[in-house]
Amino acid sequence: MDAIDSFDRKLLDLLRHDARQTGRQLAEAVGLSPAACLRRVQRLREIGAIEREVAIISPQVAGQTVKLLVMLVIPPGKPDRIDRLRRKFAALAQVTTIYHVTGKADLVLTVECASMEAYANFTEVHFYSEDIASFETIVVLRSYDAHPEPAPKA
Amino acid sequence: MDAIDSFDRKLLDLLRHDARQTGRQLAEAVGLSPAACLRRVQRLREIGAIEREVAIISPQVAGQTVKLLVMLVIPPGKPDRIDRLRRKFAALAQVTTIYHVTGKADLVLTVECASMEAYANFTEVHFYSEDIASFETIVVLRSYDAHPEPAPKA
DNA sequence: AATGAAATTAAGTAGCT
DNA sequence: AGCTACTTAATTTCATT
Repeated sequence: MDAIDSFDRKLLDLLRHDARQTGRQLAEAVGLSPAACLRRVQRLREIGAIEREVAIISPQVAGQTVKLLVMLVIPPGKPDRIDRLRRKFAALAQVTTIYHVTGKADLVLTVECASMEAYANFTEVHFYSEDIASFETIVVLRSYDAHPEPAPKA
Repeated sequence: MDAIDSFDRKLLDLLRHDARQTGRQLAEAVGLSPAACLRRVQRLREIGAIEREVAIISPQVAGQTVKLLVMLVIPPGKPDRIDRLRRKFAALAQVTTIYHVTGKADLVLTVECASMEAYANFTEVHFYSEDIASFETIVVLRSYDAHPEPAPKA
């Protein structure tokens, strides 16, 4: 019912880079009719292979010019402590991604703020609490999205 | 010429979550006519406020089930060394993001592989070279996208 | 079962007030 | 900006393999 064939893979790979392509463009690229392509795309959305389609907003316009990686150490406690924190951080506008990780840190956040001062405020409000044992900030000078080609499966 | 007003901000915020909304839906949400909304969206694309629109593919389907953060230390050398490495990594299918950062590490990569063994291979091929002084791998147990609401600007 | 071609419906675009 | 007409794309139907 939810098998993915090579046409589907091709479509996913195209839409991953540009979700605004028309049925005709997709048809051209994969070698099927426009109708068949769009039928497949719809199915891929239904079965969750395509989770969602989003617009990438320029960080400048979004007013978030400073990006940081924050490694958080959470003090030992109830097992759901990390999940509670995760939910708390997910609700903050400045937090763009949350990684639950192994190693010295427990959570790694990517944070975007309007300025370093805004980030300083952010840390004071959110990291100086009983829930956070320690944190380390890594300033991102530049970030790049990688755009993988058809994927030479490792 | 490229001023962003509050209607534009609202549109960006809507499309950031779901880029497949129709003019009518946008109109309903922001309080303008469908045509006006789409005109604005088109302009936002032209001025680069909307960088692009992409489909988010389920990691399972993409066949990349293991996610890692890699902190790379680059030996001192020509100033363009980091940029050369950045470009090299950007071309790899397993690398999804590249951060050029301050601190102990110089580059932080997010890497996605089909398995841990695949990642082991990946490190052998790409990190055991003269260009990499050392690296540290952080295994991501779970990752979450944060979905900021209208943004309580910090 | 899924495709392609044609017909229908809906969306996006352009012109005018 | 809004409204309306025009154009293009998406969706559905249907005959075909």
